[in-house]
Amino acid sequence: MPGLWGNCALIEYHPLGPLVRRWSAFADLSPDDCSALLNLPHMRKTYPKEGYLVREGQEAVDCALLLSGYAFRQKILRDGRRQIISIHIPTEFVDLQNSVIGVADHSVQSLNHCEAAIIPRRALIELHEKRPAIRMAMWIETLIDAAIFREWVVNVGRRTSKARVAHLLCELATRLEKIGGGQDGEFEFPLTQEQLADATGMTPVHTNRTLQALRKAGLIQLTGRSLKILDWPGLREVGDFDEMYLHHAVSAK
Amino acid sequence: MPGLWGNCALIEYHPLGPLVRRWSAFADLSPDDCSALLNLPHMRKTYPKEGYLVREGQEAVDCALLLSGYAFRQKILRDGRRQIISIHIPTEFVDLQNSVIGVADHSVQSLNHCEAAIIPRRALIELHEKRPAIRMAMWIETLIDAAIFREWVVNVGRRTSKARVAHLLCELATRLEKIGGGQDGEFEFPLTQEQLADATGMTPVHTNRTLQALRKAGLIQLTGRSLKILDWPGLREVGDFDEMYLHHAVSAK
DNA sequence: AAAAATCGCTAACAATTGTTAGAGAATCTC
DNA sequence: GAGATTCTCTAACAATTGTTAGCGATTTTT
Repeated sequence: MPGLWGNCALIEYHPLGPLVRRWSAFADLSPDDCSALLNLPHMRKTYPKEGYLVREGQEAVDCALLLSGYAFRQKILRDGRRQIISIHIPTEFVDLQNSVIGVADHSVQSLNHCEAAIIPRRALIELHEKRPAIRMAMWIETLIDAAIFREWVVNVGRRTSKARVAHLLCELATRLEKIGGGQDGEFEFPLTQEQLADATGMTPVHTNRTLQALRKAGLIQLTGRSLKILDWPGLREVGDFDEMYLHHAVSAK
Repeated sequence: MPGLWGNCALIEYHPLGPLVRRWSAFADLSPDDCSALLNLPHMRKTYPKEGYLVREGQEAVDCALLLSGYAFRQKILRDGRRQIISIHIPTEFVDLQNSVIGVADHSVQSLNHCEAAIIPRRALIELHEKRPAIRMAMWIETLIDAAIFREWVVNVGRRTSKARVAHLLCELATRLEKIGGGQDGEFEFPLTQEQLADATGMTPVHTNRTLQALRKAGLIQLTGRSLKILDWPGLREVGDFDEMYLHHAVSAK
């Protein structure tokens, strides 16, 4: 739909275009808001696999918006074990939170080779202060992040191993679908089984067993680094998945 | 320190006084901001044990600030099991998040008999729009909530049963200490073992076993509805507790 | 293209955690 | 204060999940 974003004619080709599109769904951005977003100073940066987008203990001076590739948020225990807390996909800010709280209490790393737009923290704070609609979009973005964290507490706390894995796959696929990732229900899935284990609070061996079970049940196809959901209703059922918490329909308009 | 909050002379006796005190630590509230907070329209409401402060699926028309007693946030699975996602203590908002997203994706219930100030959603949104310092305080409050959710993902996902329980006790005691709850390291602790189990992702039986172990190790005293931490360094150690994530020193001043 | 490293997978066994059931203690209600 | 209810605690047993180790397969590096 050309023209939908007023004078933001270049939105299709602008690296921050996806952000504008995403936030337009949350709040009623004026043409001015749109250009303010598109004019945000930023630097493109690429990260190798496992590169740090945010490092625990580090002060946040800028903020990363994922343009391509996936990233994950993690905390490390004193004994070296880790828990992955969320997975991030393109068009998402990876650390809006830290830009305010200041020093990061956890790390964010790239999952595969990825690219991000690095935006100075000050520029974002300025938009937050001066532009109510953008502020609202940031607020909603943050609240949705929190809703996802809550659902993850439930996932690792109370679901069976099969349900945990199924739920994670449902969530990721649903979010990817929203941004138009993948085709014919087939998505890039760069998590190793070890990472999937750290995200679901299980061991790699048990994660493998669980994946086998989901495959045997004809629910998924997971080969190489790509995932295809063969039986959506079945996977939803097994994973106790109800996408309400993703608040995909939320808007402050 | 009388006079610290400018013309908010009645802060000591005002039901919203604790909120002003709490948020003063987050942002530089002007005397005007303080009185705007104290003048928020509100209704005091008491809840019996297990009363609903927020009900899943319900649209948020107002917002509860806990004045006394504890509350907990929970989600129920389709098979009836539940996960408790956080515990709330006096001076905390129980659902700032829902006031924006609109419809609640989970419930909040009182843990014991408790009292709350019910504030119309509109009044809060107005303050959010017009008062930058208050807006900042709300933002920080929300981000700290999210940081706690993240830590809970780690807790139920990757810690051993002893560590899970120890961590939860450390967190609660630390937060209570901050607001001056309890005396001589002894706190009101109204969670049943079943609720503690639902908060740590374990069964009630195993929760009991775990508590016995913590007692035998001389770390805690838990009788009736009161908790005393006998060995702080020990409990921290067992619970892998590092209070950084509570961001008790954060401020936007 | 060969070598090295990582990753997926399996098996046997061990440890942790869950299940079911019931008795005693504490608390609440009338 | 007696009765009812809820809560704590224990035990025996079952199920799930973790551990260790190793072999192919795949991918990456040189």
